[in-house]
Amino acid sequence: MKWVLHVDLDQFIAAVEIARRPELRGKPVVVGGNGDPAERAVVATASYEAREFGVHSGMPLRIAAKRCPEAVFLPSDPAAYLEVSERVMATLREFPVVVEVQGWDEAFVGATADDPEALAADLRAAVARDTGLSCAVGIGDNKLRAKLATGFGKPGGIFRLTQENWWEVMASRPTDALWGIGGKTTKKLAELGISTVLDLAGADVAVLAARFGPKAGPWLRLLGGGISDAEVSATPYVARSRSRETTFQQDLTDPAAMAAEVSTLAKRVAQDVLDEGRPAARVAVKVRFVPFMTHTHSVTLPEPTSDAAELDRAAQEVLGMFDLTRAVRLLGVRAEFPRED
DNA sequence: TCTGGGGTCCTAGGACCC
DNA sequence: TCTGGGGTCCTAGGACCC
Repeated sequence: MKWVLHVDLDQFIAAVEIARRPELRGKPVVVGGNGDPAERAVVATASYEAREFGVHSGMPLRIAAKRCPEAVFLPSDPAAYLEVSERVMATLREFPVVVEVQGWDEAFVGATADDPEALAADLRAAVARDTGLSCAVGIGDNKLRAKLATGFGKPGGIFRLTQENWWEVMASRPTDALWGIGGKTTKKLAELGISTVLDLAGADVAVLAARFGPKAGPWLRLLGGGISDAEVSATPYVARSRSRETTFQQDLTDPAAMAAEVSTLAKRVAQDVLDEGRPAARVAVKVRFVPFMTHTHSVTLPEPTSDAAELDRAAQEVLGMFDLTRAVRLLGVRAEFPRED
């Protein structure tokens, strides 16, 4: 029988840091920014001990420090996390399965198995053996259910969610328990009288389409039923865009300084584009004004290019479309590749 | 002294063409 | 002078995820 398993490493970033500094084990650890809780940055991952204090991913470091002053604050070290992640994925690929990497700390595994719990236990054991890391494994009859199942298995457990127990497990949960529904959509659904997964599964598809659009509406209803036909695919990832952005520790007010920052970002993006090995067709600039208003402008290039000077020139042109008399806290540059389809 | 960085996909309106 | 639809491209923004 065919199964989808979803492997998700427990407190991944914190776990990598603890693995190389064992004295941190059992302590509240918060990773994010450059490790200085006074700076403008957010929590990338908090260890389970830190979560006890109400610290969670996405929270400003300053707030985390207030909630848990005794926490150890560490700088983010993406290269280290990528290296460990690749070892985990290599371990998964040693099994006769299809592995679809879903980020540093998770992957879908497509497999044929008589006993998926036994396979899940084998995956967990292999990851622990090769990397010392713990993970949870969700088992499903599709990707959506496998992904949701992992949440019930955390930390370190195995959980199965299929058509069989979908209603028993999910029916009365709020709609934002579903993968793909966040706070905004939950609120809009509530305005339509839809608050639970069961409500959503039984909702009028015409009403959903009118409110959310011709694609998103029908998709939401399927989500409520736990239905998904996405295949697990090992096809190498092809980027649609590459971007770089910076939040300034001090707001920028001088347009010349903004232009210089955009130039720096554009050069970094140009290097990323060069590394991709195919030219970009479009350049966008993102500006976050004080206090927190974000706007984007963009242009289609006369023709696709990987040339740094050309991408910088385009970025400067786009920056000129903004009213730069207001203070700026973030600048970003994004290059988009031509659509293949 | 609130609110990172790097992505994806969808929607909607206007331009433009036939 | 007024008035159609349909299709595609461009652009800005929304929402979500890791």
